[in-house]
Amino acid sequence: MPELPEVENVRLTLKNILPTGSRFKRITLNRPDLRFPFPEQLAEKLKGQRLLNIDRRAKYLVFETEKYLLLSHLGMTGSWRELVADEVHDHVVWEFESGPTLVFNDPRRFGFISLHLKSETPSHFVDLGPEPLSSEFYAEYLFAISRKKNTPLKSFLLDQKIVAGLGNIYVCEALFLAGLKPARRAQTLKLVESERLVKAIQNILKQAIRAGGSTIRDYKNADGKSGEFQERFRVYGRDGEKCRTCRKPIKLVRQAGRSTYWCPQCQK
DNA sequence: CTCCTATCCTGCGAGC
DNA sequence: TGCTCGCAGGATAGGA
Repeated sequence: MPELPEVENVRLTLKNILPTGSRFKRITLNRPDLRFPFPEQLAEKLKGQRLLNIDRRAKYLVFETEKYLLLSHLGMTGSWRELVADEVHDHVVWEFESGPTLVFNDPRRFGFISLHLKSETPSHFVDLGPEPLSSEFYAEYLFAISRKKNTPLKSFLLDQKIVAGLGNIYVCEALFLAGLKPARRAQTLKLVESERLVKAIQNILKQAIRAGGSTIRDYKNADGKSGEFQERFRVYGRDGEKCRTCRKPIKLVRQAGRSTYWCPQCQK
């Protein structure tokens, strides 16, 4: 479900809901696992810990307590919300000594939770590429790393080791904005195109964050609100419809098992 | 190495 | 209407 802009909105809304310093009182796990088994003794370890901050790296939410970093990946359909009433697929419930109760709901269970001591780098972060909105992500970096990659630009940008946080929607949208064909081999990228691509990625992500993310079907942030960026899609989900720039039809192709939407007229 | 395919799981819309 | 099929915002282990 969620790519960087959606996870960022979940983070921001969770921070609004939960007072800083909230202390975990009771952790309830309604099944033994999600994508992976829950960490050993998760409930016992979290109990009594203060929640100091909620951060984000790539598509991971990072809950920082006094002792731990708890990573929450939302997979395709994971969501956090304030508990009002029980719902199907509520798998994790967090009660605090004061304040609201949080619930993690995930129908497909592709999401997961992992727990790490703060002194250690979470294994999930070791191979991640730079944050696309940071100073670590720039044209020369992308250009250099693309030199030996024969893979299509679409797969190249979906690879979290290249740049972290992009998913199917924002890769399609960024390639359109950059005027680059998704099937182009990464190693054919020119430096000026790499510059355009970096700017397009950053532009799209910033716009999407500001719009509250994109809701295709069921994404909601922790306030229960849907995103609005889907109304501004140029290509994603628009196959057969007219390109908003050139009026020619948007095409749908399948690349590495994923749908790619693009405009053959505008993207070269 | 490098790249692609299949797989995990549930829900929903298209098409018959 | 009801059924089956294919596909969905992700990540990754395996195979070619």
